[in-house]
Amino acid sequence: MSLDISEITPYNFSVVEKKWQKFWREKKSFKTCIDASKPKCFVLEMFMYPSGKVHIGHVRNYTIGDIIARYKLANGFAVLHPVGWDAFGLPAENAALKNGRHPKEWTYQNIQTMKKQIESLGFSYDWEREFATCDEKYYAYQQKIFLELYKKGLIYRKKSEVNWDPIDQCVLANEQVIDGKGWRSGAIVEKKMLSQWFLKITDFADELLSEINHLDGWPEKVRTMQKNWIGKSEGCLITFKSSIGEYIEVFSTRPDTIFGATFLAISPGHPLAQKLSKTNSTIKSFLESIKIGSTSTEQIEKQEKIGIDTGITVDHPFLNKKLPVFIANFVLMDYGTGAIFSTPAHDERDYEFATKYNLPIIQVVKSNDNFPEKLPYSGDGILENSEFLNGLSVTEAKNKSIDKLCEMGIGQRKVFFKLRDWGISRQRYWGCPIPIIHCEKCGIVPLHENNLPILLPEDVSFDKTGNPLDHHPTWKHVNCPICNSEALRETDTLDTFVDSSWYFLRFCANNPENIELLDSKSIKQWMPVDQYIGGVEHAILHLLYARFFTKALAECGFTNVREPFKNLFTQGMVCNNTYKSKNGDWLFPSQVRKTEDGTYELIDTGEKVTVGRSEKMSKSKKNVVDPDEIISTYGTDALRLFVVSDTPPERDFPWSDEGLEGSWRFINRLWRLFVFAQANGVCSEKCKDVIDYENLSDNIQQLYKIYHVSIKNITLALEDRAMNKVVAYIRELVNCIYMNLENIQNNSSVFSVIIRDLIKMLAPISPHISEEVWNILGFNGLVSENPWPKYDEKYTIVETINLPIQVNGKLRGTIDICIDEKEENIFEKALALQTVQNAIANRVIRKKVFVKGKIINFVV
RNA sequence: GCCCGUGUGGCGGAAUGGUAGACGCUACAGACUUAAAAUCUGUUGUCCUUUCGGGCGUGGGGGUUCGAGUCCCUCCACGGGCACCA
Repeated sequence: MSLDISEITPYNFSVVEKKWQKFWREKKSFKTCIDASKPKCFVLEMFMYPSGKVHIGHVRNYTIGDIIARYKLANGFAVLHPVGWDAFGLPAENAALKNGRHPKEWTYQNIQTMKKQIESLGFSYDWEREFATCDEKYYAYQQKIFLELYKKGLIYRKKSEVNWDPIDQCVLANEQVIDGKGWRSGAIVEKKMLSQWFLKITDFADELLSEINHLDGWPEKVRTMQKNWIGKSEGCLITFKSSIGEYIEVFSTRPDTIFGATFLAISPGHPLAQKLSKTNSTIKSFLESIKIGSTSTEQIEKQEKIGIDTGITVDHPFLNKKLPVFIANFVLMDYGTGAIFSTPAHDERDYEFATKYNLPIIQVVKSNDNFPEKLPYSGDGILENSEFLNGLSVTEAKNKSIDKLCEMGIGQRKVFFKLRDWGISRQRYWGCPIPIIHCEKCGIVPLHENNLPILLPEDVSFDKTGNPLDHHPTWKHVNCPICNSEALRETDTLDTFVDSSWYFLRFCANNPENIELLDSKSIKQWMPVDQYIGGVEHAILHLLYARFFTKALAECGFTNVREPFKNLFTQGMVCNNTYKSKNGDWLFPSQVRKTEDGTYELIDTGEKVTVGRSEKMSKSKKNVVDPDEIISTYGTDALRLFVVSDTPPERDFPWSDEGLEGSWRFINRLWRLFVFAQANGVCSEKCKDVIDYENLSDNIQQLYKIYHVSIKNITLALEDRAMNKVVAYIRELVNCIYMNLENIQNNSSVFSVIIRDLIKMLAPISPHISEEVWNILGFNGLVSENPWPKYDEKYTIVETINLPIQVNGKLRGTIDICIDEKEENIFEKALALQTVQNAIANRVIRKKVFVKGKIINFVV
């Protein structure tokens, strides 16, 4: 039977894709398999904020996750691959303000829309475990967790200076302030004193830091970022006695340089500075002058170093010498003790300050090489001018100086962290209520577990600024559970990052109806997450909080894991070209066309258009594409294939309409191949795994070997998560089959085996077409339920190769040889090449290099 | 300033120290077609050469090696993170 492959009816993706999505949904094909005899694999993509519509970035993120989940399933793992919604948060309230819709309604409506979109992408989720963090059941349990953490002393309330976002009217955590601006609103953050709830993340600073070293399944970049954020520094607290009798405590990581100290500097916020300003008008006006213009963090950083001599001196601990005390603007109050001793010779900031105020600079560390150092010098070296420290290395001197200071009773070893406790209060409605009562008599009263949940009132109004919970007429008025007198509910809600700090534990619950949401047996079965996938923008915020929360919950006995994510994969952003009109407005790519001379113009008017660089797709830059539109034009399979083609998944992905069309063409090329195969007798019954290899024709033998090599390459690439290579190898195999169509169509058993495994390997990426042809060709069950193909190493061994021949390291030709051919024969053949002879040009061969199966090189 | 990361055709990117450019996009050509589209088959780093073949090529410079995109030193460019953290 023969069939012209070009005549085959085009693939009707929209019917096929809908058909299988319906089938998977109705048959619950991807319900989690709770089989203890199988190795488990928890595949999780960072869950979605229901902002309204799915964008291409989501598609890429979830496609990568889905490929891994489906691949693991085919490899015999019990896979947990859940889906959910990070549903509390400000945008819901902003939408409420803007168009008068209730945040709850807005959120659940968005979830519904986006769920439909997600389903149209054919992901292998266990939908039975789906939940949203704004579901009453979820946040009720979160309140229980809050109370447990409170009991454990991991939550406390403190009045402190906080980051206040004037647009969102809300407090932000340090992690949520980026370049002095709110991470969401972009408003310049102000400082404000407020009573706030804090989580004691600093209790875990050491563990959070040291465990990073064991997270070898994480990108190095993210590990470094977390280390820097935690910012551990080891050093010494030193007490100096001042001329007015008071003691000043400073922190230093370089106590070895104490003999080079020439002054002390204290922060303008230091208690001593504050005290002096009350009696000394010069100091007072100095402190006032530096306050001006110091509202934003950015400005502070660029400020010139200035200070004022207090007239006070302190005694040097080892020398009979007085050091002046300055108030200096570059000393921060909220790090260390707010006071430092300054060694200008070995610290850049001290050097700058000392130069400006003509303070002495004494070098006490000499670098190991003999070049004179350019000061300030902060590198390693040998101590000098330092009495008992002379001749020691920096490390030795650090220890010895600290020991000595301790002995004298004025020193103390000390570790400081940059990491601050996590402020979790938010003055907003759409979040998890904090289960606390404020009573005038009894103070802070945590609710009893039996009084949970505290549900959000639905009848709220957003017409006043500030927190709607606070203006609600009745909600906050309660009686104190202890003394029964009138009391007030806490009206702050929890930061949404709390919601996302334990959702993965909730996904573990094998019985989601169970009130005991943190079921330790289920958690033990599934945690940690074997593969977590998400954007690198969460490197610090979410990933650090989630690590901390997991540890805190373990501490409270909820779980047995201390690290939530074993392997982390951070995918790149989807980027697209940007276009701007003459007057600087962004333009949609659809408004622009390329002209013959390679420039771009507006389709409507022909006006010239500036092409910007490729940037992350965003609505504001108008360089977005709509997944729904693409799915209806090219199909989900083509889209899924495209977003993992060409570019390694960890890198930014350049969108191109041509590339997408190429993927669509490939899906059709596959379809034609499958239909052709069916017409030529390919079917389930013809698949025999024992092939009479020796009696195959040369062409078929070659194809059969390529097929084994393909399985090997594709499998290894998938293990490496190099989806772009997976696609390349699949295309290579398909190209080879196409080239051998005439030969292979007469051998339906080999053809069947190759087609069967091609479908299996395609299935994780483009599952719909795979499922369809699997069904058409009569294979058993679903392709996703079938095991991953295996390759036989013996067919991947190369027997004959095209051996490159070099002369002096330059390629001069190749010879076809059998891999086991004798060395002397190979040399003979190589030397017989005219090109090799020309290159040797009668010179003497000084050396012959032969690497079996690799190369020959003649050195002349 | 400090710490990471990345530099390969017109573009996205392949390449255990061993034939640089797999696979794709773009472009061009041929076949099919009345024609176009689609499809199938080629070509596509660059320069010299009718051919055979040869020169130059992985950001720049140096080094190790029979042999370097890959290893070492150094410089440059771009991207990201942190940034008076004592």
